[in-house]
Amino acid sequence: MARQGLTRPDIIAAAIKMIESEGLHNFSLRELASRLHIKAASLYNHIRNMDELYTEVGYYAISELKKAQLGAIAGKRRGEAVEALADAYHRFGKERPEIYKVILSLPMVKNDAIHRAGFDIVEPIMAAMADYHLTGEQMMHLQRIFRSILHGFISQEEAGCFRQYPVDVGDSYHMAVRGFILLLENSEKEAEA
Amino acid sequence: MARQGLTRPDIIAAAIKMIESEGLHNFSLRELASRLHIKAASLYNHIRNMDELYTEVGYYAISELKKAQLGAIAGKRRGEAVEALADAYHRFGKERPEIYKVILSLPMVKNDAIHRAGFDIVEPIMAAMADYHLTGEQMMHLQRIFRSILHGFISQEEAGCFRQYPVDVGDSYHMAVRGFILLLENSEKEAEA
DNA sequence: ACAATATGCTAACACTGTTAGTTTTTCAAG
DNA sequence: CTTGAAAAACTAACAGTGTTAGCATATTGT
Repeated sequence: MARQGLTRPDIIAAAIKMIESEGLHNFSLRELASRLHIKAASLYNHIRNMDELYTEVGYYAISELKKAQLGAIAGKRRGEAVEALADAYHRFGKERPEIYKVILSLPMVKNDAIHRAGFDIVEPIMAAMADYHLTGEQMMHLQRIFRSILHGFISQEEAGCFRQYPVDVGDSYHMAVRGFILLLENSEKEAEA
Repeated sequence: MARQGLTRPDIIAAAIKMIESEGLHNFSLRELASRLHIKAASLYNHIRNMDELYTEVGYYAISELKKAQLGAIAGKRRGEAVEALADAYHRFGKERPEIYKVILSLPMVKNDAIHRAGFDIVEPIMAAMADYHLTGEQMMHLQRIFRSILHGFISQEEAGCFRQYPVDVGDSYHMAVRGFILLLENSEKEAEA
């Protein structure tokens, strides 16, 4: 068969495309190979296994999310920056739900590189909080809390857990973010006291 | 083969046991059948398919979680009740992580009964907030926010996302809960104004 | 006692990820 | 140029998955 010279990045790009269009649930190596006009076994010339491929897709997803967040907070400070970051995060989760899910399934595989990638998630959050006068310890806690709110909200919204009541989901989200800003201001006072 | 007269509840109970001991990831119908001294195909005399079995396990998990939460807030009021509920939720997620995961994967399957079960999750939260003077609309928003914090925190902790910094994860959790209580008190003031 | 129902079986299908071993193409070095 | 190594693809197979169809047998109700 006339070979087409596929490379590792080609496979990763195709995997991303397939996951986004067909859903993470319907992803399979055989179908991916078929789309590349290749047999499934041939994929193993470029990737070690499926987990590694997922991990690679996850790196892409994290970098995309980071880019969106940093772009959103550019030139903004304090509450404005925090709200912009939250909005960007929310938009990413809603517009690219399948890719977002890959990030979540990522840390299952214990890996050093993933640990490093974790900082790419934290970095924009730290940047958004930078203009608050907080201790290092406070920032570590608050960063976890903010991530919990963002991720918890989006994953439950995505799963359809918020359809029970007739109040707007976007309003709930903004109320949550404003609540976090309240906590930021409160922590600031505690730090100064 | 001498039949043993298995019933649907038997299968569900065995599935719960297997998921808790072997992990949701390692669950399979063939292994489940083997533990019941039965062939996999025979399971289909009692359940329609695997999704239905997961759903049934999910109902059990939700009722267990609800029981733990209601027990925790019994006789407590306001902030004390909210903290007790959060602790119970956290304990459930840490002590029974596999069963907890089933709850999360539940709403993927669109189903009326699941929609009803959703209220079993909301009920204890509403009860814990009952002594705050809030409008109905506020409670709907705040219940979503509280669930986001609880779920977001536990799922990220479970996934190992909180190992990046040397501050105690339990401290972060309590800070998050106290932050939510702050938002509750703030909302109360807004409602009275 | 007989019919109906419930419980179980075997065999098979269509998938999945993955490995081993083999062929073919490409490309670089002598 | 040719030769040899590396890269990219193949076929065939294995062990596993959920699921269905069709058949056998045991229990239960009439």
